[in-house]
Amino acid sequence: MAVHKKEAFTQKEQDLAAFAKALAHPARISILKVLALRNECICGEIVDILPLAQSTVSQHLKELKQAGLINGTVDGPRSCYCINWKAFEKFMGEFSFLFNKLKGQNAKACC
Amino acid sequence: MAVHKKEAFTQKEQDLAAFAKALAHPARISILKVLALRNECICGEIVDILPLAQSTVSQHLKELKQAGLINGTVDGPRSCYCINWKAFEKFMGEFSFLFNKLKGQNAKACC
DNA sequence: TCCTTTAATCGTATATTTGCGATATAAGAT
DNA sequence: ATCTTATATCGCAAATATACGATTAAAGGA
Repeated sequence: MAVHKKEAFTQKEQDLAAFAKALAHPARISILKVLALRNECICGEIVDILPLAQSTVSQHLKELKQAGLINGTVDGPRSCYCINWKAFEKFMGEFSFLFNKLKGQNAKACC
Repeated sequence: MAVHKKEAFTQKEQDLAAFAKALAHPARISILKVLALRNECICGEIVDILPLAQSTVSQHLKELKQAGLINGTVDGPRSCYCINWKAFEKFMGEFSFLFNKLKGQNAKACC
């Protein structure tokens, strides 16, 4: 039974969850770190660095791209990826807003 | 063919990914919002608010607790939950550190 | 003691994620 | 035209996640 009931939540909740999901795998965290460290965009270097098969890395890149966290352009026979800082900041900002604001209201936790 | 290769990444990458995973569902975002809004800890009120069955909510609470994002104490026949702000800040801080720092180094994206 | 309330856990069905090899695609080089 | 390189995509197997009803457990009240 059970199918996912994501639609039953607000759009903002779904968006934040989708952003978190894109970060919810160490391989994707690792990819973002690599992309951020090199100013120039990387393609298959990531495959050499990560302990995963080429097809798997490609899949993770696809997910990050679909989540809007990275941009990718085809450059001849290779692909160039880089972090979409704008989207990244937007989501980090929303998280901070949501929880810092709430935290400000409540001084302490009760348990 | 392996199955999850999470162990192949650094502990920090795994920790950040685990934190993100705990947030990677709208129901859990929603639960955190409810907990944050009420200073007093809530138990089954969450069940009334969320569009999910009691057992499902209980399961999401368990995941949040295992991730360390919330605390829970048994209070007679009911359970009291609240946000673990300390853990929350720790992870948010690490994310900000990682990506703000990296962003500071690189002025622009290339694609 | 028995009943009610509250919440955790079990069992189960289905959906999604993760990972890899194999194959397809696209463009430059020979 | 053919070969090589770099990536994306397909197909599949295994692991996880999501959801729910049923059951269990724990404590207060009748």
